[in-house]
Amino acid sequence: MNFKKIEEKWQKIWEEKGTFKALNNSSKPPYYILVEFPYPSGAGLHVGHVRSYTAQDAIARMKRMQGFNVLYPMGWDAFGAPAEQYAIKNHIHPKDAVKENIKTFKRQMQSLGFSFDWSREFSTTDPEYYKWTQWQFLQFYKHGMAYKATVPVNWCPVCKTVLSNEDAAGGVCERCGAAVVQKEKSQWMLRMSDYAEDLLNGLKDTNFAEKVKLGQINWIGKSSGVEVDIDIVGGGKFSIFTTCIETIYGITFFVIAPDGKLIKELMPRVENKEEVLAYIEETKKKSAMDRTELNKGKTGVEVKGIKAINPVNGKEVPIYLGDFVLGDYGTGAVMAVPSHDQRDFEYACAHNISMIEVISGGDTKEKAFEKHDYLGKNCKLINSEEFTGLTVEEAKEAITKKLENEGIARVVTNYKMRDWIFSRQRFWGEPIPMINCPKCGWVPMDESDLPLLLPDVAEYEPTDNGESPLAKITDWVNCKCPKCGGDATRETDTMPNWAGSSWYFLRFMDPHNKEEFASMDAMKYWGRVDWYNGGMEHTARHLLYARFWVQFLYNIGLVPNKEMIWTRVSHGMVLGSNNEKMSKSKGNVINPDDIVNEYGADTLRVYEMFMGDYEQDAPWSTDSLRGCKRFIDKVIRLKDNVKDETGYRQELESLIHKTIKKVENDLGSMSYNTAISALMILTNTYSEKEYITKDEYHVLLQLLNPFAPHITEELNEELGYSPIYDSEWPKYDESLTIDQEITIAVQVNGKVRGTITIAKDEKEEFVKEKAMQEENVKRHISGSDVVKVIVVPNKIVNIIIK
RNA sequence: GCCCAAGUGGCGGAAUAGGUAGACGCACAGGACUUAAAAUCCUGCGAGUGUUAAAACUCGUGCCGGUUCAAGUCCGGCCUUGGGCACCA
Repeated sequence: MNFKKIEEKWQKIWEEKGTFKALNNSSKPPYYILVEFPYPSGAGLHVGHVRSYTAQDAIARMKRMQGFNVLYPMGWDAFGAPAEQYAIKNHIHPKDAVKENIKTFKRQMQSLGFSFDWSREFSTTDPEYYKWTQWQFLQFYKHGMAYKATVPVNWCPVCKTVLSNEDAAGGVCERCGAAVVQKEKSQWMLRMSDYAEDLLNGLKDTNFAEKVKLGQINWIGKSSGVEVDIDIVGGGKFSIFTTCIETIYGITFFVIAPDGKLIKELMPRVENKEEVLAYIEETKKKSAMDRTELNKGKTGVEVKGIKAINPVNGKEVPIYLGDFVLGDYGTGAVMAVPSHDQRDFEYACAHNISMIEVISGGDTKEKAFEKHDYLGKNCKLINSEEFTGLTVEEAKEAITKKLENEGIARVVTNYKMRDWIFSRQRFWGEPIPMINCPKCGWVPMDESDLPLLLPDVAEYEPTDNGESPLAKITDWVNCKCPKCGGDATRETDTMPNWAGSSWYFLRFMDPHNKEEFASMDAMKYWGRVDWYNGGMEHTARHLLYARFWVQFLYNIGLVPNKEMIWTRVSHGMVLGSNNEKMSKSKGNVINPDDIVNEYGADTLRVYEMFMGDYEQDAPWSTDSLRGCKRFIDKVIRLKDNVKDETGYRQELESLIHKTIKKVENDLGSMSYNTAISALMILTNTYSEKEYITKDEYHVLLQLLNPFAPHITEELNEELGYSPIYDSEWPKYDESLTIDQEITIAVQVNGKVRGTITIAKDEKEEFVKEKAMQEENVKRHISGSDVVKVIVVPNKIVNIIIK
């Protein structure tokens, strides 16, 4: 039988028998393995998908054999811009395009033999699913966590939509690459910043990879400092936020944000109104991109006629506007200490402002002597009145205390993370279930009226004024207010793509529930996602959104744990054979279908697990793929050498037990490549033997099964064993994995001069003696004095001579 | 600029409680089988010195130092590449 038929045969058996169905009422211990559900693009499955799905599949298959009730689900994250863009171009309803794409993806996944529990499949675009996404939005709203605000938003003039800060990273639209501009717009927001501290603390209750945790920490961006009230000469005051209170005597000016409230308040007293207003206008025009580009120079103007007072010494100091100060971070105003802050330094140079050095030990001629230069170096304060002579650490505390006692300062914490802008002016997303009533204001839809279905439209383009295409469907927009019954209109914005993926892992626990998004019992049974795999590109944002979503649900008593994801790992990309990212334009795309047809699913699976370090990127190599095909063929050929004999022969026992241990441990540590290498070694050893026993062959098939499930089942069946998926994972005997006789190196002055074979835990004296007797060693030490002999038991001998 | 990861043969990569660097695979070369090819099997494969052949020796894990009997692995200082963040006070 050829591999194609074998693969189809077993895929059919698994499907008919429901082999991979996870039960919600099993007595076995639960184990939840998750891989990011894909966006079903028109391009079909990527070989990169195959890599991570196979890795998780291998773990799932091993865990099942080890007696776990494994949940390994798959679904579709099908809302999103690409489907909409496609619809605009081709006038095909996104739901039709998505349907087609899902069909293709599913066929491809099934052809690879992934052990997904297809009975739990759903798409985020299913009304039965997004009903609950909408329902959860209403919970956010009802608990004061969703609000409407007019905010300057990132606007993509090409896509005609608002982008989140995350989507507009770097000042360019993530999708089309156009420069993002600032625009005022009324948006739905989620109070994610309220959860900053909880999201930080929650990391303790996870087992995320260290780099993943770091990504979360950086994104949240916590910084502690002091907020100080500053008096304005002639009345009024404002506050500044600083993390370097120790430099307060070095203030030579203040800078306030041109887009902040403060300058508006000060306006009547400004002497150079025109200049100031012009600068404010200029700033507004600048997109985030421009601001970044202007990084080189520090623009700004002095706010003339107004001076502020340094609270520690009463000095009068000028105030400037500068767009490097952001209106929505901290207090929108900073104290500027050019001698000890590089940005302030550059600004001072550009505007001819004086400097005062207040920390000793640095040189401030060329650049500022900054925090990271002086911290931890025992530097002392200078020019700081009674604090002169204190160390930085002492001064930090003393100055803070003094200002606190005066009632003009408090210790505060700031976070870079902002609230989540939750509106999109797009068609292909979950409609936001809110109604705008002229009398009652914003009124949430009645929960019993959910889902609020996405209507059919003829045109998918956003309107020129940036409203969603939904705004054009008056039938849909016009409705009655649930509160007063009067005429009202629906919200026409939809939710961002991140919404549906923020809780899908909960739905997999109980996908057919019609009463709740998932029952508490089901969620308690599964507990949490034990092992979550996805791309590094999602480890910061998607994970943060999902954790926020879960923490909120936990706080209102709807999920059993504050963190529902235990381990999060990420994988490297599969690059083209030219070491570049696969792309149509580069012509280096590998279609998994072609590989499955020509070499078989098992070969592709084994190759992708063998190609390199799972967490690193790896280039595609069809030659190496052929090598894996050769390995599988070798395993098949071994069958001809199987003798009707049971048990392991003594000379193979140790290697077999070592291999079981290695494969098991490597699967646990994502070292798939070395697991396969161990299986190759076992196979090579077998093929050198005149024959192998049935059990020897059987154990190899079991160990290889997580990687190559089809061919191993087939060979196993031919051997007369019951299916591997029903079998128990082989157990290893630790004592048999330890060699009783070992070969160790003998060094002379640190250079290897020979090896000796000794019994394990051999007496040191004996080892020493044997080492000295080794021919080449003898030659090297003859005529010299042996100064010292270092014997590291079971490892090495080093003879030091003079 | 800051943060993170990584730099090992022709290639993908093994090896970190410091202990024989290059497992396994690919590519390549030679040989066997074959009318031939494919497939398969055997041998070699870091660079160099050396030898009829061996043996043996020297150098070698991005660079420069250090710690140690011993460093791919630890420490200090750089360089390069990839990724993330980017005027966050």
